[in-house]
Amino acid sequence: MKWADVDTTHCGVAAATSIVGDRWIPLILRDVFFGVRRFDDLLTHIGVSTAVLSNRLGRLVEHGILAKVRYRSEGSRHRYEYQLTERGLDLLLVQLALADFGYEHLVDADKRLVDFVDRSTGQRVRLGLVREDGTVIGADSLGMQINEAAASEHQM
Amino acid sequence: MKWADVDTTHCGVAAATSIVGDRWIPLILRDVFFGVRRFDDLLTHIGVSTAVLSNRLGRLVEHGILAKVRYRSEGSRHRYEYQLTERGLDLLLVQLALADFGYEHLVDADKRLVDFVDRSTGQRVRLGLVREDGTVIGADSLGMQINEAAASEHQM
DNA sequence: CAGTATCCCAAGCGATACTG
DNA sequence: CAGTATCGCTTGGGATACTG
Repeated sequence: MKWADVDTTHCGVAAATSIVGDRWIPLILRDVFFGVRRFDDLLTHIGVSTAVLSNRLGRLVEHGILAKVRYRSEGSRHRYEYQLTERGLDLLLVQLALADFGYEHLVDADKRLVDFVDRSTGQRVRLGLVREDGTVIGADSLGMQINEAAASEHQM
Repeated sequence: MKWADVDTTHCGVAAATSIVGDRWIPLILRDVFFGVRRFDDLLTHIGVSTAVLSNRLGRLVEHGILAKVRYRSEGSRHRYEYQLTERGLDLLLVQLALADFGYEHLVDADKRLVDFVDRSTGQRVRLGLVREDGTVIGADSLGMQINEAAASEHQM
C-alpha cells in the first residue's frame, strides 16, 4: 500500500499539528520549559497580545499540556502559573527538534542562545534516532512501515 | 541570567517555527517524506487548495528544504516533483517528534498508521536524547544552558 | 496581576476559473 | 499536469479599554 492511498484522518502528525501547528504555541511552550510561567511574563517576553496569549493558554490547558495552578509565595498575595503536565513534557522533543533545526540552519552559530545538556555530566545533547536496543542510527537509515489494518479501516 | 531576560530575536525555535509553524507545512513534508512528491498527488491526498499548496511549496523551495525537479519517465512527457534537500532531511526529526507525540497522546494506539523503523534491521525506532559519546539519556536528565554572550549581544 | 471584551483591519483560505 | 489569478468569506490578531 502506498502512502498516497492512506486515509490520514487519524494521522499522528496531523493530530499533533492541530495543536502545535501554530506560530505562537511553540514560543509559549519554549518559555514555559525555560521557567517563564506567569501570564504577564509570557506576555512581555514573547511579545504577543493578551487576547492571543489567553486563547493559546486556554487551548493548551484544555488539551492537558499545561496546568493552571494557583499558588501563594511568602507574604505576597496569590498568583497563577502554568505548569507543564507529564503530557506537556513529552512535547519537549518537538521543541528540541525545532531548536536543533533552527540553530543548525537558520541562526548564526555564534548567536546560539541556548545549549541543551545532560544535567549530570554537562555534555551537549542532541536529538537522535534510537533503536529499541538503545543504539543510535542516522537519518538516512530511517524507513517507515504502513500499518495496513489501521490505514484501510476507514476506507471505502 | 534568566530566560525571561533573553532577547529572542535570534531564537532557534522561533526561527524554525517561522517556517514550520503552520498547519499545512508539516503535512506536506510528511507526504514528501513518504513518497508523495507531485503537485496533484499532494493536492488530493492532503486536501488543501491549489493556492495554499502552491504558496507553501514555494516557501519550502525558497528556504532550501525542497527542490523542484523536472524529470521525464519512459515514454511520457515531463513532470515536476519536489525532492527533499539535505536540509529538508534534517526536518525529519521534527516530523518524527510530532508523530511520536500524536500517536502517544492523541490518536488511538490501534489506529496508528505508520511505524518508523531502522531500514537495515527492521527494528522500531524512536526519538531520543543523545549525548556526544552516543549514549542516550531520559528527558528528566535534560538541562539547558543560556549562552550569555549571544543572549546579551543585542540587548540595550 | 490575570485576564475578558470589543473594535477593526489584515491575512488566510476554499471555490472557481483560467493558462501553458 | 502544474500551476496562477481572482473573489468573497472567515479567521487571526494588534490596540485599547475594562474587571476581579
